[in-house]
Amino acid sequence: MKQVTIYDIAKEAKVSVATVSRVLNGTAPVKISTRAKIEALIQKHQFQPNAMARSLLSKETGIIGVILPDLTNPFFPEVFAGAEKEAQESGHTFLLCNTMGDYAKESEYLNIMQEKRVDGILFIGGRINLKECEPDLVQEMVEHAKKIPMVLINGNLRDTELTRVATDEYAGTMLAMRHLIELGHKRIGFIGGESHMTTTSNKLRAFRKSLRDAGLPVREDWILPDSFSMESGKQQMENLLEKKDRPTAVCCVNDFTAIGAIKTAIEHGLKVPDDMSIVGFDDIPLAHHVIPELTTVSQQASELGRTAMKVLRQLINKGKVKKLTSLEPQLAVRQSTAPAMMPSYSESFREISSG
Amino acid sequence: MKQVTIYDIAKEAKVSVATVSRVLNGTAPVKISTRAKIEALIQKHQFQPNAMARSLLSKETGIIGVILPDLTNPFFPEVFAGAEKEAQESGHTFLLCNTMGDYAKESEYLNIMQEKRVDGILFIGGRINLKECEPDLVQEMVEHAKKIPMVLINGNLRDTELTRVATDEYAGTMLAMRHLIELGHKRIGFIGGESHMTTTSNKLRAFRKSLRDAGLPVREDWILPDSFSMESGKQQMENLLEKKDRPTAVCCVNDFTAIGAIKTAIEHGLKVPDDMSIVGFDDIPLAHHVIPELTTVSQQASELGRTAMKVLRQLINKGKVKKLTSLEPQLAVRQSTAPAMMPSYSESFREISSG
DNA sequence: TTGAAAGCGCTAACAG
DNA sequence: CTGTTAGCGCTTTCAA
Repeated sequence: MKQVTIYDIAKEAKVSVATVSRVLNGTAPVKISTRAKIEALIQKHQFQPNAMARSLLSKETGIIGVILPDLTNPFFPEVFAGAEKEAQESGHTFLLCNTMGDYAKESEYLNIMQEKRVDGILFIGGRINLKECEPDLVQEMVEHAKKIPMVLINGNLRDTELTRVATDEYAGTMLAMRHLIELGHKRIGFIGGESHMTTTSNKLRAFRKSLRDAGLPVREDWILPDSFSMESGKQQMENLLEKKDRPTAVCCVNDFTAIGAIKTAIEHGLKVPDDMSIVGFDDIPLAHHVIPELTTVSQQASELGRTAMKVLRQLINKGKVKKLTSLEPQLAVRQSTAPAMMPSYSESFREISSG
Repeated sequence: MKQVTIYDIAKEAKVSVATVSRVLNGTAPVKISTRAKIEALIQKHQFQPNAMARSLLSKETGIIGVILPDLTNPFFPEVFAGAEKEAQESGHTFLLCNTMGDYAKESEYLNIMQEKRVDGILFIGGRINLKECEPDLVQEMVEHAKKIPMVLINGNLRDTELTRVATDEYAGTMLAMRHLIELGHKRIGFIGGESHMTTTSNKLRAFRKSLRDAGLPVREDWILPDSFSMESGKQQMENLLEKKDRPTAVCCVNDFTAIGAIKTAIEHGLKVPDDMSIVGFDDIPLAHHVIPELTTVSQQASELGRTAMKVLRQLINKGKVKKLTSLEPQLAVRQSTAPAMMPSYSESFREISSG
């Protein structure tokens, strides 16, 4: 397993290491015959220059660190793939770290990336989604960002100037709500999302605003935050269905909760979308595969990753970048939403099902 | 962005770099007072030793390279997560490369990993799943494996001694087939999988064998390989349903094709599993979420990744390892399979639906 | 067109 | 307990 070095090549070619280096990098003219000899040797030994040694001089590793919470959540691989596509151009490669939502692990990985001198960091999920993030966790990020270019994806840290790329969740939820309202729904609930996360409050803000704009009442007892899992969507739909008086449509914090909500609604004998319209957020691949297919707000995850990588590269190249690059989400209307039932219908429906 | 070095710390502490190095690594006793002084400085400057420089000496990077075809296929993130969990122990971190099934890109990444001197490589998908792999692609792998410990996951390269960790696909398919046969199915088809890939032929071998073992005929016109996508499952189920004489159950090459097959069967008015039993392979998360939930063979992807990482670590530590570590898959019986209809029933069914 | 030598940041003898 | 020094593999002046 002994690796061959530039010295081995130089010795065998009877030249100095400088000359070998020159043919390796094309950094200065080399006599054609000695070049040939050296290239032959490189080929013969399958010689690959040691990137560590190079980086020690150049101060560049060609590595981008990615910190994300959970690769088995299909949203993240899409973001990652987008970033990777964009990185092809600049020849960057990725050090990928899953934190499983553990802040201590985030810190650990941040340190590792600092030690490995990655060229830049893409940070998504975890602490940057908190409404109130511990001051020392914030401070730590600021310190690292001073040494390594960093961009936050779909998150923020208060009182901080870190560069961000984010989907406009407020606008996205407005899209979803306007769709529901245009379908004639006047009784709309909200399901899922942890209250201490910004994504939840952003979406709830839009939820309330759109209701007010349409002159509809905001029924606080139909707002049921919880978490982001399918289980949570099931549970909260369960709670909603227990109420005598219930909505004809729900807006969910993400696709997982929306799918959970659909399942539970169907189990209780409701027809989706006829008896209950449900809209999600994210547009994960699963949204297409569920029956009925989910109407949802597309984050364009791949585009998000791509843009983040583009911005990070500008940062690395010391170009000037906007503090916030905002991406407009799009509504994908599919099968889980339909016009609200006529009042008389829904009246009799409620009587039957709650009787 | 100027990074501080061990020299900066040493100078400010008025000691030599060796002393700083000692407190960094606890490699020799240091007077308590000078240690304190140095630690304070390290804290103050948020100093992190440069891993490049360290690796240059130690010949270890703490990085494992992972080459896989497509992270947006949910099977791979699970394998990766398993490997990552196992790697926690040894403090390894991952360089992740998506090849999108492009062999040239595989070569490129192999070279990058060689240059970066990763401690080991995990290779999954792509060329190692080919029944006939180009000799130079094989040769290239062998050359790299001579310099860097490498383990192949769920694949193989002919006439090669590379270390492998793999699910026993043959055994898994036997499990699935025995399940169908025990349910009384006598007319069974096979859908999906590219013929030039080993996974397809392994599964087909088991498919044929189990039929012969049970004294059932192998109907070649019900064997419909194609690719691994949901689209492919739809298409081939379509083809199957056009036949006058069709099976009561199908064994699919993977979960995606199985789900596609289910969708098409349902669209054609069949009841799954009553009119048609369908079994998949892999047990991706989606298998739980589809209605009816998919009966499938679980590869235990996470365990696969974990085991591969364990084996790779042994290889790195120059321990002796088995050439092939085989994992036994398990059958997960869910809702997409049911007893075969009684002959009379199925007879009348065929007449009705083909009339 | 080529070689000698300094140095990137760190560790590890080897002397004190 | 601590400092000096020689590399690790490579690039890059500076001379020749």
